[in-house]
Amino acid sequence: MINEKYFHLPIEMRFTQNKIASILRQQGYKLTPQRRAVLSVIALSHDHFTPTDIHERVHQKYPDIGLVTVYRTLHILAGLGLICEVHAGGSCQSYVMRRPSEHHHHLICSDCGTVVDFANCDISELEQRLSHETGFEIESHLLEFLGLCRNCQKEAK
Amino acid sequence: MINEKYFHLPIEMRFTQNKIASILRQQGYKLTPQRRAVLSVIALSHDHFTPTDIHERVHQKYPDIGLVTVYRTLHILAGLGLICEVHAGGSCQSYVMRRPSEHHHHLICSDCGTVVDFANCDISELEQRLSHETGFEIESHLLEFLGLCRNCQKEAK
DNA sequence: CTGACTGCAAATAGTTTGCATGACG
DNA sequence: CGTCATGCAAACTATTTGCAGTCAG
Repeated sequence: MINEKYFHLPIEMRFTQNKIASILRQQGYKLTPQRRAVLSVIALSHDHFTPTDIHERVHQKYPDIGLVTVYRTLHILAGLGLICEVHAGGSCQSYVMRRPSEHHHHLICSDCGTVVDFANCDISELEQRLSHETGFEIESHLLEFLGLCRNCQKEAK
Repeated sequence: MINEKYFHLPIEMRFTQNKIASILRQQGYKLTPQRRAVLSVIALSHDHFTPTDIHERVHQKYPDIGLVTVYRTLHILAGLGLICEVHAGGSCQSYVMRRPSEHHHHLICSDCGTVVDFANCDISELEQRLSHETGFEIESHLLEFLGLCRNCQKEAK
């Protein structure tokens, strides 16, 4: 089930391509070859990507796919909460695969783009303090870390 | 003048229009009426704004200003660290005035857009834990809270 | 079969650049 | 006065929409 170890996610802790496919079908969406192609690229990647990124990668295996279809597929997936946005990495229109857990955040390599999730951010104390001090009724938060992953540290040396 | 009703930040904790003006001049930028107009709008606002927002507001007082000039002015200000980006509020090209403190984050009203800064986010413990567990060399982080400010809570009822 | 999906083209939105004119310091 | 800034127009990039043909279920 949902992880106790929050990092170095084993594959089974992410949505598989098949899992996503069945969710799509459940929701009444059709499973076209184009959508399959997009899914396979997304499900296998560990970094974040823009619509154009996806399109380029898919295009290699499936030359006829249109960028528009990629946009539409990403909208559907985002709407179902199967992928989510990344901000800190530069472009604000990047997405990553979402882990099947509820609340989580991202740790992003500023060099290679790899994204690692983590769950127990534990900032409720801060949240309460802020709420008390400002009178805000806090609904949600956005937390991302930016840094160099182990590999990119090595290469930098 | 700036209203204190809604916010808890004392005025002296924000850059004043004059302060920004003198920084600009120090850096070798010229102080044109257009830039003054943009500055006055930004310095008086407590919410976040897109380039278009600024342009519309400035346009009322200074009808001849072009959108392009607003873009260029915002780039300069962002480059000097006098304004900074906001993400959680929707658009990713929104800016807010920056407080003259080093490290800080934002608390954003999802209804009216008001932005309140806070400084002591104190997540170094989390950062260390993440760094240890993932091997990342963490460089920076992005933290924003989204919620309803006191006024918008009242109006909602 | 039939409604949903695709791809194209065109529309829309957001942002940047080139260049002649104008104005700050 | 020289240089930098402005405003216009146009170029670019990113994203959305309309529509006719196509295909998954």
